[in-house]
Amino acid sequence: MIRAEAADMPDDGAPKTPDRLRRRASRLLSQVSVRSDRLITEGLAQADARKWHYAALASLEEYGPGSQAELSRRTDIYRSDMVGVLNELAERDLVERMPDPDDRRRNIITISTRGRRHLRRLDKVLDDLHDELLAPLSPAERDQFVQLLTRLLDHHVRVS
Amino acid sequence: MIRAEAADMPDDGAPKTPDRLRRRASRLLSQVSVRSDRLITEGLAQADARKWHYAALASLEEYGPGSQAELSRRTDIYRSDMVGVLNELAERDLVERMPDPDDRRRNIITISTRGRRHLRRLDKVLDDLHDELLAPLSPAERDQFVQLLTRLLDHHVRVS
DNA sequence: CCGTTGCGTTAGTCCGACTAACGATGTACG
DNA sequence: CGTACATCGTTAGTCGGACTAACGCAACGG
Repeated sequence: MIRAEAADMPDDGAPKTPDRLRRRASRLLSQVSVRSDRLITEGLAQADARKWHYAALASLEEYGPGSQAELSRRTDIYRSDMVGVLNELAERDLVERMPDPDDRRRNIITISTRGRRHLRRLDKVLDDLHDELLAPLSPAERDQFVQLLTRLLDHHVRVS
Repeated sequence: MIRAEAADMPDDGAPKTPDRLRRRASRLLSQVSVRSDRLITEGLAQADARKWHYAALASLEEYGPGSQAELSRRTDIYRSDMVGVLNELAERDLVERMPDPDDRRRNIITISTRGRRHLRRLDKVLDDLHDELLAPLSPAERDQFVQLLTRLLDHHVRVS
């Protein structure tokens, strides 16, 4: 059987697959990402939070206290921005900043009890938001989606 | 069988799933998207092009000539930015801008022969870049990935 | 005819990612 | 020891992309 070419298109070397714009993974990725970001940002705003807050708090709870620079590495927030994020968190008494006695260049950041409580709230909020984000996918598909993204990310982190 | 909890974690209400930061679809999405964007942007730069150029040209070839506003809608480039993009394309003679006789508010944008040639080049460049972007995935997985993204996008476009 | 809408264009805002440089401190090594 | 270099937290500032506001003009609908 002969491979079908779009019949209504003059064969001037035009693409074999129509809709290339819509199918380009890079474009899909960026468009979905923008929407995802808006959803999350707006959702978190209603809880007086920002995504960086969640990242910092979650990192503190999961991997324990750390210096600002270390937190920065864990969360991929630039250390110059981390200052502001931690200011916001400290203002709300969600974290504690104290000088490291063993290295006076460092601050040790610790999550507070309020911080843990807040984090728990944010986790719920995010669960709901992700439910909305991934609404059209079945549980299995969601897993697959996360898996594919993870593999892509790992690959590109290694390569960089 | 009893549901396993992470054994090394005191049960202070901590999340049942560790690594939540890394597994959050929204975070994965944004991180992969950033990397994808960098890859594409840098790759296209080597061909003296930007992603908007590709979007505009591809839209012109696939759906035919159109006004700037229409192009804007097709490609999701803001009409205020479209001006600049079309300037860049017109400078390079990839596109022709002419007044619409039927509606003097409009410009009709047409892709030129050079434009088609350029587009073909960009398509090749992008094919290679996507190969790099999706390197860790098998062909079937790439399709699935695109499919999942498409469904997500469609859903959120409808809802908005 | 007039109010509304859509057009192309300019200018400018906003925000997030990222860089540069700082003083203070720590580390390695001759 | 001393001295070169690296790392820390912080401030300031750049850059680019997404988005808004407003404009003069033209078309449309009642």
